[in-house]
Amino acid sequence: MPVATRSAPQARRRAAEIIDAAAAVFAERGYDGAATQDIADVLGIRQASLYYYFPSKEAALEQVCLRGVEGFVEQAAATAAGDEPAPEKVRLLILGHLAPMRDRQAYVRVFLRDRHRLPDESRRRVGRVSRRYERIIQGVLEAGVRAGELRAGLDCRLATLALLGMCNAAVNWYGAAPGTTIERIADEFGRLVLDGLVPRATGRRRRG
Amino acid sequence: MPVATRSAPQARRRAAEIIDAAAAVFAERGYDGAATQDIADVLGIRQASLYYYFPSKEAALEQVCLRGVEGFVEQAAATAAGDEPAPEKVRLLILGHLAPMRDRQAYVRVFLRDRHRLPDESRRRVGRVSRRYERIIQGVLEAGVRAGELRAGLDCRLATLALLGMCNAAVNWYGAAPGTTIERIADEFGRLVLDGLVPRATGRRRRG
DNA sequence: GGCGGATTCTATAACTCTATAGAATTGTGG
DNA sequence: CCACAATTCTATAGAGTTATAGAATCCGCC
Repeated sequence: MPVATRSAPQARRRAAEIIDAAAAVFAERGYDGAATQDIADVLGIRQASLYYYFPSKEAALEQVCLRGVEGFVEQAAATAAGDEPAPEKVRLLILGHLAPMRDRQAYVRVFLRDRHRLPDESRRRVGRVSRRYERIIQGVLEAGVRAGELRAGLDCRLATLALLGMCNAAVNWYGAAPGTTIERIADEFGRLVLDGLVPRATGRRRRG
Repeated sequence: MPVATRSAPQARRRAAEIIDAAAAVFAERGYDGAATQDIADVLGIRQASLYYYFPSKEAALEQVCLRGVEGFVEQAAATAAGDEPAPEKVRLLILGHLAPMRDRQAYVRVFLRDRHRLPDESRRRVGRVSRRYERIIQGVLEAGVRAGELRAGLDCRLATLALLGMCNAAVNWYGAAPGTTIERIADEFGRLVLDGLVPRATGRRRRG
């Protein structure tokens, strides 16, 4: 029977503020380049006070990274399980991958850049999640090729890596060019990857 | 008239070894995560001895980053100035971008990951070089669209960022999958970006 | 209005890291 | 074989960082 002063929801909100600040600072300076002092400065509290919320800087990184990967696998699995044609699935995968960069850019950025600095066990854990995510995407491509909906002879492994690299890079410049929404980027990336740069023959024979 | 003990070429070779070691360590641990001690360990010398070769850790980063950008602009400019059709130019740009990842992977990786940690002046300098590089690539795409060799309505800015993101990501996994040569990757990436994932109509009408 | 847990603070130990000073060593050309 | 510059070493100053200990403050609730 806690005679709690602040309500549990308020406490959770405060904890989220702390991790938000950590994510912002890690995203800006990189995990190793950031000092816990920098996080405290953002929050206007003392450096030592942070340790009420996490037991170590590494633990803070872990929390940030966990929110950074959150949802990717679920979203991709749902898309893969759908019954749309493969090209549409690819469009959905791209949008699903880019959306978190709008909603929690700092978290995703830290995950992509600094997950290697995680302590061994959690690094292996997020490694497994990442690999699962990649396999889902690759699976969509492979099924598409088998169904004749995607180009025969495609190297699905390299295509998966290309797709992810293309999308992940957006975390570095999204927000810099205002007016470029995630939907717009997803749409353009989808056309790029599906249709290619070379014009399609529009009815008769193919270009030379 | 120096009564030099080691010859000038030998001295230059040694200096290159030092920077090689710095590049390798920075690539492995990240600039902020790496200690000068780690570089010394690779070389089998004492940490303080490094300061005979560079005046500060930042200066070492600068040397590494300079070799990391080296050649990109020149290669791209030469390709852009050629008289091949735009699709072929895109293939050449991709290959030209990937090749340094084979020949000096550590340098390129450090440049891509840690150039933000450079002191202000040199950061702005490499920033200008990067922007020039991007403009050259974007220029090739724009010219291709104007010539009707690339799809009309293409967002050349986003396509440039997509292309670079896709290629840059390779620095993170190239070498992990043995047997995947740079030429192979460049070829596959070229096909992906030019032809797209969706099969081309082979003679008659387009697929539904 | 004051009890008691939640939250933040002060102070500092312990460690790590960069960089400098100056001594020691190395190895080649004369 | 030795003089002397090039190279590496020892030793350490000095700054910055993480994390702990324990005191102080805050604030909803009885």
